[in-house]
Amino acid sequence: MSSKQEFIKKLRNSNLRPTKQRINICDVLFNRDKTFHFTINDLFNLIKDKTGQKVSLATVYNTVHAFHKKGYLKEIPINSNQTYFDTNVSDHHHFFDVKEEKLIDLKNEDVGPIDIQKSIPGKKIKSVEVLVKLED
Amino acid sequence: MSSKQEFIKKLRNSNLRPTKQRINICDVLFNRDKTFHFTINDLFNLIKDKTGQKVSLATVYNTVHAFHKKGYLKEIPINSNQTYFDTNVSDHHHFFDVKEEKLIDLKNEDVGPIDIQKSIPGKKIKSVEVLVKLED
DNA sequence: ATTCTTCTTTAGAATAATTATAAAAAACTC
DNA sequence: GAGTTTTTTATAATTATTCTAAAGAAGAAT
Ligand SMILES: [Mn+2]
Ligand SMILES: [Mn+2]
Ligand SMILES: [Zn+2]
Ligand SMILES: [Zn+2]
Repeated sequence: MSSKQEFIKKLRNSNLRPTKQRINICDVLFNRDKTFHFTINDLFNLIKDKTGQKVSLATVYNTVHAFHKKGYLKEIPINSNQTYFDTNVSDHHHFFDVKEEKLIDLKNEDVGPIDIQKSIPGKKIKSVEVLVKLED
Repeated sequence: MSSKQEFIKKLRNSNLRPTKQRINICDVLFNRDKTFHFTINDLFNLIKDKTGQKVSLATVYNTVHAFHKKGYLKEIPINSNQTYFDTNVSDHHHFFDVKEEKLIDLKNEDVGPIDIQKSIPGKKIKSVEVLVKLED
């Protein structure tokens, strides 16, 4: 089955109508081998470049948020004025190349288990994420 | 020597003229026992509350950036629309209480050494920071 | 297929955080 | 004090993001 059909199925299963805009966005986001880290603006421009079709900026925002809510995208906190998203939704760590402003995935085995020795009463740990900043 | 005199000295040493606005900001930021995590807006409001004197928002931004540049404040990357700053400029980790939107310092001993097993050619590690998100 | 309903897209307006501007005020130098 | 440089401030500009409301597309019912 073509990936387009997969996307349509996935969208339908998520109660999201498979519009051509959403399918194009899926194509840019998920038709790739490696994890993709991006800002909304990156994505907005890539859609034009890769599919030749314009999708309005509002729709890019809407779709990214819809996918985020469904758990198909992850938000990454970075010292930056723009929000980064990640197609790798698993719990994982990152390098951040400060000069290039680029995120690189770290495998969990590249970092090893992290043991948090402190706890706050009434709170439990939701996630543990390491950010390793890189310089030249 | 009063802390005010200390602040004046510190500002002079940093080639920053010790204006009453900057001294008030120092007072709010550095006259406290524990690490202080804040947004610009937090700080803006606290200055009014604690010192009874208004400092313009532009000056708060300017001063925070000046202090950041001098290394007296640290910027903390958080999933939020506002930038967080930290009076603890050492390399350290955080809890982030997602509900309260509050940062809590972790001592390095509470996390233990983190061993990064991967490297990127031509790049070296600048910092390693753990962010532990907390939920109820 | 036609109609009806609901969801989606879109351009543009609105909001909110941050940065830039430029004139007045304050701080230093001599 | 006169002259110079830095700082403050109100306000405008910028930027990322969200909101709005109308037009369009998709799905359901007939
Ligand atoms: Mn989101
Ligand atoms: Mn800064
Ligand atoms: Zn990632
Ligand atoms: Zn801290």
